[in-house]
Amino acid sequence: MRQRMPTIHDVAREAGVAASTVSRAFSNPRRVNVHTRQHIVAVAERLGYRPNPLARALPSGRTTTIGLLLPDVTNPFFFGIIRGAERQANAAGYTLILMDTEESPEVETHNVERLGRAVDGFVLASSRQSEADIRAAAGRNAVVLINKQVAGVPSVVIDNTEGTRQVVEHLASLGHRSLTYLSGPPASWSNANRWAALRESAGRLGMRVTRIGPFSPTVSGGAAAADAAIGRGATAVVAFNDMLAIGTLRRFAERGWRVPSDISVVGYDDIFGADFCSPPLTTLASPREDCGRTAIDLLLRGGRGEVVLPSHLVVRGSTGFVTG
Amino acid sequence: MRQRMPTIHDVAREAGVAASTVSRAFSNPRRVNVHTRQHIVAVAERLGYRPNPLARALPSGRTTTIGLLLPDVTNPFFFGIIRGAERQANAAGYTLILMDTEESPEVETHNVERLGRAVDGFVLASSRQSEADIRAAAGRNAVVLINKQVAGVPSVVIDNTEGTRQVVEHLASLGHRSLTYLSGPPASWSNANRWAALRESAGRLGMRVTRIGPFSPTVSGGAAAADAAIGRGATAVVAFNDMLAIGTLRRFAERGWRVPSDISVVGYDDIFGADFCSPPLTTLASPREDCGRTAIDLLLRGGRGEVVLPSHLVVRGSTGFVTG
DNA sequence: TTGAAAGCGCTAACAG
DNA sequence: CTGTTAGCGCTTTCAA
Repeated sequence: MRQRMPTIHDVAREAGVAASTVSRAFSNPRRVNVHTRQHIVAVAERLGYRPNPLARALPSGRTTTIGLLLPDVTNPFFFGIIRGAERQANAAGYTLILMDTEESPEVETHNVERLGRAVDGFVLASSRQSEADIRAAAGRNAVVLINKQVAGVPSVVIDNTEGTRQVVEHLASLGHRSLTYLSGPPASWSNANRWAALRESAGRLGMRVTRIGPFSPTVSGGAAAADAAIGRGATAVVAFNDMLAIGTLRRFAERGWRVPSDISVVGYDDIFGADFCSPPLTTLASPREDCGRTAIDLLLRGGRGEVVLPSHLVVRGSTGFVTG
Repeated sequence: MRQRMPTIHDVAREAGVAASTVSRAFSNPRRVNVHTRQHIVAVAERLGYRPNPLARALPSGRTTTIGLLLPDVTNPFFFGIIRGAERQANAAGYTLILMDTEESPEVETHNVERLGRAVDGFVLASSRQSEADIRAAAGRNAVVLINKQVAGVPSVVIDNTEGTRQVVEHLASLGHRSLTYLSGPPASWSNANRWAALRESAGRLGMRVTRIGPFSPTVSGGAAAADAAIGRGATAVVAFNDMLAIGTLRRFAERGWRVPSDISVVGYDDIFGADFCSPPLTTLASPREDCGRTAIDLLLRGGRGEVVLPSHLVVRGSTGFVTG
């Protein structure tokens, strides 16, 4: 029942001009006489003409579309990134295609290959692909990485080094002498990065650090992590991210451990929920909307650098003085 | 520096066949001799050929792409819907374009018009458009609505009527005789629907109901709602959604009101966080992943009905007996 | 400033 | 089963 959509040719005929002129009137208005243009626009409006984005992209090669790939759309961590990217893309007249790779490197690689010609570029957030695959993708398309660095590929990451130092000093100032890191996905660049930063900062302050895991970076993963942490003797745990940290909070409560009097808990990211869980979570907050915005910006400007965005510690109720 | 991508013509020449045969080998493999096909595929592989989705869509009119529009990507309510839609779309070989309309009817209408030819159909979740605009969109594209009903347009909604009855009966069984509804966005179909269901159920049980608001359906909106609710005399509040409910929880605590002994709080949706806020929230849980899945399914099958998905009450710590 | 014409990469009849 | 031939709707030289 759907009627055929009018094309530039319909508009051209009706307006008494050539199709190419109609084309110009929309894609390059300044190369058309003001009056002709107004006339064309009026006719187009009357006919209900809408440019076909696909037909427009085919000869020009410009799709005005950007692909944003991430490992898990339901992870609150990515909300800010999505929103920042969305806003920046829209502001520049681009459409954002969002794709959930469900933590699978294969799915990610496959989609990057499949969509390569359908987008002007990709933003890969927390990419699970190998460096080789990322380089290959960057050879075919414009690519910007978020929270991962690969030599030669532009990226924007959230600072872990300095932020983690703040975390460790905060714990030290509360009297903690040892801490346990609850690690996240092995393929995660942030996970490796945070652990390295933790070792270094703790080492410098003479604190003992151990690592357990990996755990699924989810609330339910936190239960396993808490169980594993109990009996490790540490007075503080630093979780790979807030999801994991919130999960440990619940499990500690279930098992009768008091946070922070029995054990302190720190997370990363300051996601939705970190401020209203019980107790509210001490965490390293990251400027995620900025992150998404900057990535799109870099992509559209053809930037080449490695941007590092600062994070900052938010102290809430889950950390406290060592007692006993 | 980016090299020209090989096309079917390159593959055809290299394989010694016609371009149309290469085309068939990929889009309609069974209409090509097995050996020719294998040969073509091998050559294509060697050349690194990838079909161009745009070029493919132009003559056929099929884009294998679906647009999912929603008012706020950062609202946890939509996570499940996104994931369900994503999965179902991918399973059917479709790409999902996700678009955040930021609560603006204009942005929504504009994007529907702009992307009309670039997708095979739209899923409009919690659409903020007028019925007229939705009908217009449905005249041009395949459209499925989520959480909104418009005569003649297929939709999938989450049941409020029966679910709300459960909420009211739960409160009644705890001794509550009056409740206050904290309303959400005026343009929201669910908001109207929930309020209507609440009045009816409460009326039947002889409970007093009042409505205040509208409030922004966010955690910060909950603070305003809590302040407004205090002094209303109701022993229970039912919030438009969990975000709002969680916000009231915090505000009540700040003002020294105990939940549930001073006041009971109920939300809608059972979003991420509803189980670990303090106290954990009693809420009407909705099958959101199902919802997203069903909507895509309906769209792809060209279904015409109005699907209603059941919700169910989850009782947690935020509701209790009336005291005093 | 405008028109004519040649594609963009692919699909889809229509022959053979 | 395969090749030939038209386009899909638009952009983009190249002339006029």
